[in-house]
This record gives sequence, C-alpha cells and structure tokens, in this order.
Amino acid sequence: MNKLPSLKNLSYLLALHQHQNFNRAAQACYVSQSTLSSGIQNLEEQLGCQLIERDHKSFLFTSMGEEIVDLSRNILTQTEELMNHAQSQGNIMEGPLRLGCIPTIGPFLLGPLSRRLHDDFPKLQLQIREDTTAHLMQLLKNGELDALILALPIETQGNQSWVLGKDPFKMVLHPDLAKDVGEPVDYNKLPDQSIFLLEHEHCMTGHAVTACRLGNSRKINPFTASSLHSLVQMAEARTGATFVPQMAIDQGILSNTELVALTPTDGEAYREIGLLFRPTTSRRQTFRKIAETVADLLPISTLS
Amino acid sequence: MNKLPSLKNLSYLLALHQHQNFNRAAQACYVSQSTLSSGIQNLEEQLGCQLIERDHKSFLFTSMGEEIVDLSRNILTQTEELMNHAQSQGNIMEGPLRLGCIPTIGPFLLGPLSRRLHDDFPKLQLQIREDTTAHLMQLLKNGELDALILALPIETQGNQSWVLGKDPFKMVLHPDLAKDVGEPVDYNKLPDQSIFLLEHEHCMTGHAVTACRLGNSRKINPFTASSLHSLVQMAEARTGATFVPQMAIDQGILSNTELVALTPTDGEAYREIGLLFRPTTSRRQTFRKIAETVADLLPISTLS
DNA sequence: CACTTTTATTCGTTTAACCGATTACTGTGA
DNA sequence: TCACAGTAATCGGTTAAACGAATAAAAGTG
Repeated sequence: MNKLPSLKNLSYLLALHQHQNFNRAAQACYVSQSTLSSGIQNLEEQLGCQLIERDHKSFLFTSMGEEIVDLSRNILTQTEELMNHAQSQGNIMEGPLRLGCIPTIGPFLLGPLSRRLHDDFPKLQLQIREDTTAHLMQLLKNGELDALILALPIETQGNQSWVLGKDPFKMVLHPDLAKDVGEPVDYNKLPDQSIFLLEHEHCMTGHAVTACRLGNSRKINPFTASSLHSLVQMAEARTGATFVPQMAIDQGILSNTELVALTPTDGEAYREIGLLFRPTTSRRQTFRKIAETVADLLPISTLS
Repeated sequence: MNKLPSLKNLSYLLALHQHQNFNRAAQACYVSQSTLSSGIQNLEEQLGCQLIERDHKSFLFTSMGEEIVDLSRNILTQTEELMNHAQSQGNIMEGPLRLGCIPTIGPFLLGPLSRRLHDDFPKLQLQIREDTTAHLMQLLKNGELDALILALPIETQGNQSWVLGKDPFKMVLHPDLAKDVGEPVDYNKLPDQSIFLLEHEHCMTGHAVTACRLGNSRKINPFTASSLHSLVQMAEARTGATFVPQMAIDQGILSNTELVALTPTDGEAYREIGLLFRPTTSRRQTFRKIAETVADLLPISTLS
C-alpha cells in the first residue's frame, strides 16, 4: 500500500497555485514560508513527479501540477463538506451555506428568501455573493461557493442543476409609448432605438432577446444600463421601453414611476430560474430544501 | 481555519467499518491496534462528534459515523486516483484499471478486448472481475472497481453511464423445432415449456423477455441455467429453444452443436451494452478510450 | 554595488505518531 | 465458579516528522 499524501500539503499546493508566490501562500495558510516550501517538495517526492518547475527567482506549475491542483481542489472541497457535516451534527439545515446569485435576481429574491430561511432554519448561516454568471461559476468550481441561483439556460460545465420555476418577462414602457403598441406588444409600432437593454455581461439581455424573439432589431438602443434599476430609469427619462422580469415588478421596481408593464409577445416570454451545484457535493438534501423555498417564492414554480 | 483531518485516520475509519473489529482493521492497515484506536479517537475529537458508540466489549457505528464513512470513501477513492494519475505521469492509458463485467458479456468480450487493449496501450494493467450487476455496483461504489461493462437499461444509482452499442438477441433452437416456427420466430408454434432461460440473478433474462415481448408465457420452462454455455447445452439436450446474444454466437458458442439461430421477432430485439463509472471519477478520458475500443468490438456500435 | 524580493536550506525545538505492554472488561467453557 | 480467550482503551518511551527562525543563494532594481 502506497503512502497517502497529506491534505495539508495538498492545501499548500492549492494556496501556492492561487497566490503564485510562496510567501503569500504561506501567510494564507498561517505557516512559515519554509514549511510550505518543504511541504510542496514533500508532496512531489510522495507523488513521484514534478509539480512545479523552479527557477531561482520564480516558478511555474507543470501541466501535471495543474492537473493535480484540479484533483486536489475536489478532494479538499469534499473534505470541508465532511467537516461541516460533522460539525453541524448531521442537521442538514445548519452551519454556513455560501450562495451565489446574479444581479438580475438577487435584489428581488434574496430579501424574502433570507427572511424565510431564517424563520424556517434559524441555524442556517446564509452567505450571499452577487456576481455575474461566469464569475460565480468560477467560484463554484473553486469551492468558494456551495450553490448558485441563476437564470437558465446556461452551459452548466459539468455542474448539476435543478429548474426551480419560471419568471415571465414584461415589457415596460413609458406611458407615451404604451398607448400605441397594443398587448401583446407589437414591436413594429415602437420608434427606432427606443428599447433599452442591460450590458452584455448580464445574461438577462440574451435571455430576454431570445424569449421575446427580438433578434438584432433596429428598435434596440445602443446605450446599455448596468442594473435593472438604472434600466427602468432610462426607460422613464428617455421615453423608452425595456424588459423587466416579473419578480422585479412584484418587488416594486416600478413604484414611483409612471411606466406601464405589458405582455411582450403572444408566446411564452420567460426565463427559467435554476439552482446549480457541484455534482460531487454531499449536500443535495440541503439544496433540495433551499430549492423548495426558492421555488415557492417565484412567480411560477415548476420544481417537481 | 479549521484543522483538516488526516486521510490516514479516515482510512482507519473505513477499515474499521469494513472489518467491524479493531484488531483486524489494524492489521489490514499495517498498524498496531493502539494506533488505530487512537487514530479514530483523534478523528472524533477533530470532527467534534461521536462516530462510534463504544461498549466495553464491542462497538457500533453511529448514524453520523456511517455518513462520515460514506463521505470518506469518496475522498479516499479520489485521492487514490490522484496518486495513480501522478504515478502514471499523466499518461491516461497507463497503470491499473479495474474493470467489472457481467457473465453474459465477459466470456465473449473480454478476450478480444484485453488483446486489443494490450496491443494499443501496453502499459495499461487491466484487471477483470466477473460478477452480477448488483454485486459489481457495490464494488464500484466502494472504490474497489473503476468501471463496469453492463447490459442496459439498469438503475444507475447515481453513476454515470455511456451507451456503447447494441447486441441483438437471437433465438437458438433445436433443429427439430426450427423447421416449424418460421423467421421471425412465431412463439405460438413452439411446444409449451420449450424455452429455457437463465437464472433470475442474470439481468439478461429480464432483458431478453422484455425485448422479445415474451411476458409470462407458458412456453417458458421453469428450469433455469446458470450460464449461457449450460443454457445452450440444455436447449440441445432437451429439444428446446433459448435466447443467446449475438456476441456469444460470434464467439462460437454454437460451434459443435446442431442448434439453429433465428431472428426472434420482427421488431428490434436487442440489449444495449454500456460503460458505467462514478460521476466523481477523474479518469473520464481513460474510460472514453476504453469505451471506443469496446464499442468497436460490439455487433452494432452506437457510441457517439 | 547596495538593496529588495524571491525560493531553498539548515538546524534546533516541539509536536504527534507509533508500538509494545498493560489494563479493564466481557463472554465462554471446563 | 474460575480460568481463559478476545475485545478495546490506556500508558510510557522511542522515533519520526512538522515547524519556525535564521540564513543562503540567486536575480532584478535603482
């Protein structure tokens, strides 16, 4: 039987990969630089292969080193889940839960969600991170987040996902425009460049354009907004139109405005809301409870 | 930051779970009983929860202990994969590969397969285990096997599977029966109790009955065979009929018999052959190569 | 050429891993 | 009832490993 590498050394390797510097990595691990250095050498010896190419001034991870980092990340993430599981005494709704959410969902869901979770599971320590889909996926992979609430469809990159429900898109218009377009809205009756959208970083732009079959319409204004709130303000200030998800309207994003919300097409114009997590997770039961709670807060729940 | 448990202690816990006895577990780990005992205590202290209930004479795993065992098994399996990966220097077709296979596939596939694998990947050390589907699944879960070659469809129990190809069922008859039944075979023209099948442990029985729409026919003889070879002998000795997969016929199971192979129904009568592995594996690329090699040896390959 | 920044190495100390022996307890069979 | 085998926990001493402080070695910087 071969000797097992120590998790400590694997975590040293991970820290080194993250910081690309022995000193900073050692600090992050609360050990001395010499400890980390020898830990890595130790690991290389145990595994019988070179993980980093050393230069007296600097170093570089070998391709094998990168692969070992990826494998180690999984192992350490699962070990942390094991420790959390043990420390919460098997109560699945206890301890920290690090949840990621995109900015076109977060402000309209997380308030009610955290209230409900706090009522139902008071020992659950919810930690929220709001960021773009791409960045959240990275954090999920690195084990810095446990699960994500996203708008689907997206490329899941090997993660597992549950569809929680539907969130219809509404077309929100300045009252001067609303009287001409009918319902469902006939886009042709809108002036050119009157539709405002979010920046491309937000996946909602793509979802809305697809769901409402808008294509590369000349109706779209080249200026983009960086949040739903500013999007609404642009539509009001510049006599324009835009798409806003139902959940944002339900949370009062249109109060104190004169904007009108109409159905955009006669078809099904909506985005799906899903929960995403690593397939290796040991917390499926916890996520199931979260999924049920979220689905219950959505305009249309489709969780089976 | 919390202190990480040592993999060694986790493996002690696993050994104890397997042997249900401190002495034998310690022997299996090549350490003394006191070492294993204190290792487990150490682990309990680190995790902050009781894993086994001790009685002066014996002990029992707590439910938390069982859960930790399951999580640890995953972690250790992945660590072993990491070590193997490192030791084979990143060459994915190198080192040991422990493959499980059911008895209605193994004798007709593994010969050509191991020959091909040995030619194409001489450093791959193929280890074969032949057993029932249920038992193989258990070994896969425990990390004692890396992948399984099975007949589908089955309940994958959280494992990932690839469909490799189709293996048609042929009806094999004694020549005295063959002249009356036509082709595709009309089962009604067979005498009662003239069809022999395998024992129920073999999933092929169910697959054949389903694929050939045989139901609970009176044509089926209540005696069962324990292997395809004895099944063929029964059909010949007792003037009967049975189902044999194409791959077995291709490998000459009917040579030295007078039996006749006919098409059983006008529909599609076949079983699918699939490769099954843990979703947490790090050896997908290796399995892909194996899958391609196996698919190439099947009567009909459907691997995409 | 001094000075900073970087990783590797050395060395003495502390920690913990480990084994063998022993203890404490239980059930069994004479 | 008592000796005995079998079990897990505990104790003491030895050995190995982990660790940090200090230093070395190399290289870029001003």
